[in-house]
Amino acid sequence: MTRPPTDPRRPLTLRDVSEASGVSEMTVSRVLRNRGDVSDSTREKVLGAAKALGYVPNKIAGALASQRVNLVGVIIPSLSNLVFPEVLSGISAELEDTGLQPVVGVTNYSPQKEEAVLYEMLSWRPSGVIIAGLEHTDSARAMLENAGIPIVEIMDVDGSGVDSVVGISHRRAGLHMAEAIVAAGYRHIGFLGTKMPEDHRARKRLEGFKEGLAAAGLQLEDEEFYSGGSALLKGREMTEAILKRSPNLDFLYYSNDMIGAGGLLWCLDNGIDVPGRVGLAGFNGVDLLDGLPRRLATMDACRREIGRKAAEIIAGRPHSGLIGGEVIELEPTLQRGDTIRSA
Amino acid sequence: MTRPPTDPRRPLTLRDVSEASGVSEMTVSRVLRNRGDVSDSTREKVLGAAKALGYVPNKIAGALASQRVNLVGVIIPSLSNLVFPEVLSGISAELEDTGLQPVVGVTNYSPQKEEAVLYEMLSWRPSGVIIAGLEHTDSARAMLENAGIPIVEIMDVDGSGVDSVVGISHRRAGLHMAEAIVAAGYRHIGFLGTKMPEDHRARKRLEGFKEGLAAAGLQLEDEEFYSGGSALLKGREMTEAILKRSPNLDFLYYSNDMIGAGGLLWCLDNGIDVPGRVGLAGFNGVDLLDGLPRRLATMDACRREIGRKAAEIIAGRPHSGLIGGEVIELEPTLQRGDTIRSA
DNA sequence: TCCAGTGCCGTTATCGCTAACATAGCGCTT
DNA sequence: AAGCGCTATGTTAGCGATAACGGCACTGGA
Repeated sequence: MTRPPTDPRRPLTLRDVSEASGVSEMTVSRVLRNRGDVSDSTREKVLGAAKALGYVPNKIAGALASQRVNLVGVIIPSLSNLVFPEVLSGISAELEDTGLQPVVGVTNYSPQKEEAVLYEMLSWRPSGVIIAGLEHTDSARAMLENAGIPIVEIMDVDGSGVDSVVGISHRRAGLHMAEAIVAAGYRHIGFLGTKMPEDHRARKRLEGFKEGLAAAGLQLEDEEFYSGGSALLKGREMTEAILKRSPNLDFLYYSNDMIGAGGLLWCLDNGIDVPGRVGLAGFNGVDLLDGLPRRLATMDACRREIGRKAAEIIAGRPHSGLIGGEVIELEPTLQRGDTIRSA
Repeated sequence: MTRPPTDPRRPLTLRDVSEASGVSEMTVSRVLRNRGDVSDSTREKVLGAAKALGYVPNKIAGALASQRVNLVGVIIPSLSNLVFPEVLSGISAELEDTGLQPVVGVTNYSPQKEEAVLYEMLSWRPSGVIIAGLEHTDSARAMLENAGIPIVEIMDVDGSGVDSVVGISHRRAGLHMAEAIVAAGYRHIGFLGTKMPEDHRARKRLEGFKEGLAAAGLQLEDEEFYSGGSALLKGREMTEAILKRSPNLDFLYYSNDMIGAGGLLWCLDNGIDVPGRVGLAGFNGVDLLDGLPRRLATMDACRREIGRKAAEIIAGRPHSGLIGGEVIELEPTLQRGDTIRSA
């Protein structure tokens, strides 16, 4: 639109708006931030000028001067996992009217990448950081400790956090699933999961699961792992493989719902009686499952809720007078679906 | 770790590192940015001090001073669509070694939200913006035009962009699908889609599709729309509804693969011969489809490729001497799958 | 009448860093 | 020995905004 007469391609600053509206830069700043007393008439003048010029404030300068940044760093392992977009959506919803804004970083389950992403984020001096998991490199942990801002580690409570923690106990989730399965009378149990040493939550679930089996005098009779590719397809392939190899298995526990769904489809395609001949269960409670021919047993991970609580802690910290260190453990609920026979 | 003796909770600055290592702030800055000549001995001293203190540079101050920001704004409608995380992953991959970093904003298909997100992003003075779609509010379009940075509008080429454009023609994608269906001998065609007036790409596909039917003297015989909920489940429900209402339909065109997959599962569950009695097709080419009992016909949207090309334009602009305005149209390919009978 | 209180707006001094220029020391040439 | 071109470092002056304070014109109660 209209541009100051000096240099048509110089980026606009407060000064341009100030000159265009005949008041000081300070007053323009006050109007644009809705802070301090300004008369209605000057407010209108300033807003008019700003709009006419197409002025967009420079938050870099603003942040430097005010030592305040309205960003919250969110560090997660992946966006294609479906779980994390849901957590994000909980965070966004909770942050909506706080003036805070989430900024996402993705680590691909690599601790080194996580460290790099965290460093990058902290260099923008955000108001807080939400980060998935309790396991970090020493260096990353040190950065979190010294950042001087609220930190919330999410998803997992099995371990000790730097500051606040919001999540579920994956160990107990696995344990409870094992108990339910045993109670339903299944005795020959196999596990199917991802080949990801850095997915600590999946590992803890499996550990808890084995513990639950052990308590009933049982143990896993077979396992199958995959990495990469279409999870649904992998679920099919792995299910076929494990049942061929160990035909006497009567229950398959999957580390996530996607491969579980693949397994379910394979069983149905091959005329296997579910849950009579074989029972199935996954983990997460993704709403994809609602459309399947049969509802897979699963355990929801309270994803949106985790996001909300974490954001609430970040947003509330300055007001609440809390120094931090809250640990919020949510309770995942077992959804039996149609793939575990009634006890 | 060790902290300067003055005030233990004052955030660290270049000055702290400079004092700790006995050189000027400027030299520290040079070391930390790998810019300019610094002797190996001082470099080591500085890096050692920085590490010992746990210093994290302040990019806010750096960006203000250098007038350079290594961020690229990416504005997309949703993260739960699965399409967009894939585009993002293409962008991230391409930006990987450029020093540039994507920052994501989500609009939920709301033009007003888009405008707000864009304003917020521009206020951080990013090096470029990648934004989904060609349709924006007047105000948003004006901001894009005046931002003075490379802008890439992605996903769609049916219309005119502000600067560069990378995408496919959804109109032609719909048209080609119609041609393929007609060629395969289907004559009674229904459409199932989302109730989203702001999803311009879905709208354009439908328009192109109708155009393709019209060219063969046909028209849509029935339509069904949904919003919200589990797409797979909605696909089932809508398919049941439309086939009950219009039993003589012999082809169902879905606006996305998820509801198409739901429809496919419903047909199989109900013993409907696919593709004999009814043919099905979706849109997108999500890898979920690989695990279905039958492969749904679809058309891939070149998602990763779009992300890569867009990022390439942003990253390359300063070097390439290009002023902008490239339009890159990619060609979606038809994947016939198992749900269209051979012509 | 006087002065504290309030509404409105301007002035000044940073915020933490980097661009641009200045400077010091060195080896080498002439 | 003076002068040149390097390299390695320091000095100065902002970048564009905001915090903190100051000042002026009114108001209203003592």
